Amino acid sequence: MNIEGEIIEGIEKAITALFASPEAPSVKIEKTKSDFVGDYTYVVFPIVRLSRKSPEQTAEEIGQYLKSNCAIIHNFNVIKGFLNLEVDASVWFNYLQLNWNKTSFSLPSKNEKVMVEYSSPNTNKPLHLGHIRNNLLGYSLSQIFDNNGYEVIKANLINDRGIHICKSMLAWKLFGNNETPESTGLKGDHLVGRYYVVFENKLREQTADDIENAIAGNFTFADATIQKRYTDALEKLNAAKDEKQIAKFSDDIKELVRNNSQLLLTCQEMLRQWEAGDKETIALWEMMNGWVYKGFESTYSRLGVSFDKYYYESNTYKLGKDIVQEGLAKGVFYQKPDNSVWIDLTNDGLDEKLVQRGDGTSVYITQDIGTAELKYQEFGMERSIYVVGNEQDYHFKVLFLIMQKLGKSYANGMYHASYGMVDLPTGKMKSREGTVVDADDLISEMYQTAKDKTIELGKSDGLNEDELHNLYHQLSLSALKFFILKVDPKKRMLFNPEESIDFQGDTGPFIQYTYARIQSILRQAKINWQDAEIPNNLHPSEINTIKVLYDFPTVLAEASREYSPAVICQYCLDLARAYNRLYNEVSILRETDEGLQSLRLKLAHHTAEGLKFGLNLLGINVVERM
RNA sequence: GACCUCGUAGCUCAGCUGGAUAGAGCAACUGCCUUCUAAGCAGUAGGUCACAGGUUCGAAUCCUGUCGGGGUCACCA
Repeated sequence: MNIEGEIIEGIEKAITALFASPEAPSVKIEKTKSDFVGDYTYVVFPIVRLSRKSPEQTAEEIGQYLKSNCAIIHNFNVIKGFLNLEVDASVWFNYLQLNWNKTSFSLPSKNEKVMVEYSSPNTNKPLHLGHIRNNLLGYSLSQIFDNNGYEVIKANLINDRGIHICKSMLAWKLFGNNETPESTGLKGDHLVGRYYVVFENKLREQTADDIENAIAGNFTFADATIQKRYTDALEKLNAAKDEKQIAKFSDDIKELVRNNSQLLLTCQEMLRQWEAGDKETIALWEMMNGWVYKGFESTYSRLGVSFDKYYYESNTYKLGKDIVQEGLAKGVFYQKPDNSVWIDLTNDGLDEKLVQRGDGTSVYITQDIGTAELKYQEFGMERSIYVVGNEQDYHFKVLFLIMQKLGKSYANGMYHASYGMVDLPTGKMKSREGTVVDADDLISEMYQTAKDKTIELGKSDGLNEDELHNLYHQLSLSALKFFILKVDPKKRMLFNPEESIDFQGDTGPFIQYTYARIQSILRQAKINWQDAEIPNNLHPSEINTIKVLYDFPTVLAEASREYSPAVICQYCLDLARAYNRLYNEVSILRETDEGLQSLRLKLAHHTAEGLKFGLNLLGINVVERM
């Protein structure tokens, strides 16, 4: 049994024995705050009505009972209603003796499969900082679940079709002069992204006058239904009272003009040709997507993320339709006169939601319904995690509810690991406005910063070129990954491109440094510490470090329960800080007592393995020297 | 307009399943390298936990309201 469990049991016995309580209150203990003496604290206020004594008296009596009856409790003190318990130092010593050589903190197998879907890029532009957060979260969560004893399948659903890809394709066809990654020296995803921007710019140029006229009321659409929508919007615009409304209806009109411009109509025609399997269009699509995949692979590889299974929307987008039929038969869905299919979720506090268009084609959610089924049929996993931004909270709420209503056995295992956007000081990143931080650029900049810092600190001496490259690479990724993963995924976070990401303080390099410094000591150790008998007298900073290490499995479980790599980040910082204090307070190699030195080396080794394991959960590698 | 979310030190973030005097890092200032890697350690300073009520022995944490930021309410994905 673990320490907490033993103490809780002791307290429960104490309450029964001392206060003859018929009801057994659920006992919770917490770690003692560092300002007070003790390891664990029990707050007695909730049980004073059972003891019918003052909080101090109650705590005192329980403390006495534990001291005499609970072997691991060495001492206690009472402050107001707080009973602070001191665990006998031998408990920590024994833990170290048993565990100093373990390299894994993984939890036992749970015999459950978990699929983690993440990344899920569009193939019309390169990855940016927002995708980096997604990729790092997805990869880290996979690692966390893996080490919590789950069998993990990392999946990537590639959004390889749709109007946005046609935009890049059309712009390339019209204005591309047959440019290729080879001819331009550009990464494929960047080249394709460039044409997406070209498309948007051309569209803006070509529609600017029409939009202006349309908003002024001087415009006519050829199509009668569009014209009707235009006049309606115009009417609303002219009746609008506040600025917000004016902006909204102006935007509506702007969208109407854009969507009916020559360029966009051509683009939509291209999408139809794609869906009809037009050879030339498909060939262009395959060629450009090929460029993009090559670019993505390079970015994924630099970032150190990987996948076990790729799904392509071009293969799955029709899949949901069978289930739509199934849902219609079950009466979960209903059909409107125009043949479109809907689900009514108003009883669940949501809206009516379209699941299939009147013309029988699928929408976004149709595809997700189908893909969910496909994934389950293929892998039969108990849990399916979607790492997707919080702007899609509503979408997933609806999706999961639909799967439940369809009676899918796997519906309860579906979870949306929702995360916040990455903001710039100027606000949200917007591709259309060019205010994005490009993933490849950022990784390169980080590499350069790592190099500069290393040289500045004079730490590049004695390493050859390969070692230096590896060092800069691992350092820069560690700084970047830790910077992103240490903040609670659910919260939006801020990135300031003007300030380089820190390498000091609460950072990845700080933890890598702690690891490297331990390795240096272990390399220099001259005595046979591994087999040595070690003494049982521990320094407070040693006890503290052991206590942190002891907590690792609890923290690991919490990280999966909360779907939060940030929990691991905080833990790694705690562990590194605890050891660094020890490092400054006691000597290791200069300790003349061999037993004591062996003890410290074992503890240092255990700490290093803990740090390595923790960083690994974050997708960060350690370096042996830095 | 409806719904969801966030608001903690100058800045970036922890803490939020109610517990003691609200914690780190960065930036500022002070110490510690003839001794294990100073990307480190120790310390000083910096807070009406957005605001107002409520529940409680006890609220940054739970509830209600207000203000402020963001998001979603597409036959886009």
